[in-house]
Amino acid sequence: MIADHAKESELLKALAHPVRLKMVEGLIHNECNVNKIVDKLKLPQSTVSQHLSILRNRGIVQVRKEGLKTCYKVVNPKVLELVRVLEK
Amino acid sequence: MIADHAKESELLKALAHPVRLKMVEGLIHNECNVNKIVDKLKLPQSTVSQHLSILRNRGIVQVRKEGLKTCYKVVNPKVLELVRVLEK
DNA sequence: TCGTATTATTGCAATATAACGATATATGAG
DNA sequence: CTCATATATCGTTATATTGCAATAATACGA
Repeated sequence: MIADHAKESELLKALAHPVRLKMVEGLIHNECNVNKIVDKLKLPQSTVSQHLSILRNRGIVQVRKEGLKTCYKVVNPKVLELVRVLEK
Repeated sequence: MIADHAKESELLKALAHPVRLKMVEGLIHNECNVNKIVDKLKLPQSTVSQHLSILRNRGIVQVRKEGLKTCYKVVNPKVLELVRVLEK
């Protein structure tokens, strides 16, 4: 039984947006900096950055600075599993 | 790769609410009518009914009428898996 | 230091979701 | 048919999320 449904639903809520889900799916397979994501998704930089901040705050993605670039990738093992289930 | 992120995120959005997640978790193990759920969750009947309607519309739960009672249970196999992952 | 590239944050406006009382609908008993 | 029970839907208010331009912060190179 899930103890804290609030916590679990926070995780799901972070994933329950088409843009963020697409981001997460991409960041599972390829680490990526913000501008690349902006180009790929064709969304304003501020919008992309905000979605990334939500994923960061939920512990879904991890950040690595490389000079000016900020590289994101998915680290949360539960998220890896959830996306794998969704992809089926 | 997920083709239709909209569809997948709709499913996640339906689950990404603490009350609905709790409902779904319960309805995986025990089929249950509306009033029982109302008693268990201590929420107004209209609130429970609305959450159930969201779960119904997303194909997450199935309905079975038994006299006056309406019994719900989880049928979506993807949901079963998602919740299993979440519970770990 | 100045300029530039990269990313984060802020500040609304628009839209969506949630909660719940009131009301409607449906079903079975008598 | 009428009544009671069980559930669904409606109407409204409150709250949360989204999108994005504008702006700020950060880090590197010349």
